[in-house]
Amino acid sequence: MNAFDVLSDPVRRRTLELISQKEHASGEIVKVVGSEFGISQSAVSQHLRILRDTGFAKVRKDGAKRCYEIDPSGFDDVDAWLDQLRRYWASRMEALATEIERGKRSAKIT
Amino acid sequence: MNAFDVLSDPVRRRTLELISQKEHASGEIVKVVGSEFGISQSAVSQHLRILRDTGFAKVRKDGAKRCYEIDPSGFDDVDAWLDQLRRYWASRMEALATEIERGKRSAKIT
DNA sequence: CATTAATATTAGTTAAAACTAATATTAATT
DNA sequence: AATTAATATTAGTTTTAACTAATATTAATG
Repeated sequence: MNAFDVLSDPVRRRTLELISQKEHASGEIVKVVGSEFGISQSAVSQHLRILRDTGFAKVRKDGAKRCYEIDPSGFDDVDAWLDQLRRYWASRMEALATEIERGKRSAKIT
Repeated sequence: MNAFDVLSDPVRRRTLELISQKEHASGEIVKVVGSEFGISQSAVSQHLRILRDTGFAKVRKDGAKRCYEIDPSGFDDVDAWLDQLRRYWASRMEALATEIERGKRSAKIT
């Protein structure tokens, strides 16, 4: 599953919000997110797996508990794609500005 | 449809890449993206509608042609969410740095 | 004004992802 | 060692989004 697919799910986004603030055990995430969205422990656990597998979350064992915290590396692809796109349209904006500038000059001449 | 759902589709991402570089008529997008992904004119057109409806693309009529260009406003929600998340974990990083710093000092004292 | 060109829309089908229910695993506790 | 607690996994079902085929709309052209 690709990074954008990961972020397209509201349960996963909410989970990322939680674990970006501080580490949370799986059970805590199930309580908060599970009740907010009305979904089962199994469902939340499956989302956690996806977050792990795609580099959005790191896990630490604490006895039987699994503590999740955010892993910024998952966002790399998203950031790169967004930046690339912005470079494209930024250069178009510049080209447009140049064009307008040229227009102004020839207007003055005429 | 929310902004993340919009970006989760590869056809729409490719389309955004195209129209971020320069304006493209619907037919051009159908040719390029349609053939790259092996999908019909209808399919591409449906994606274009989504990009319009969600503020990712602006349209200009040129006779029977419809010229699409990127609309940066669609990205606002995505940017805001990503920034918020980064603020969260950045402040955690700072807290951690402070903690480490304190550790260093008390180590020196002891 | 009939025809062609360019694009959009609609209805129905297919495919993919999310969910539940049940079960398995892993670690702590008695 | 058996039991309980915490979490993960699997199989099967439901839901949602993407697609095709067909048709409608809009504008240009002979």
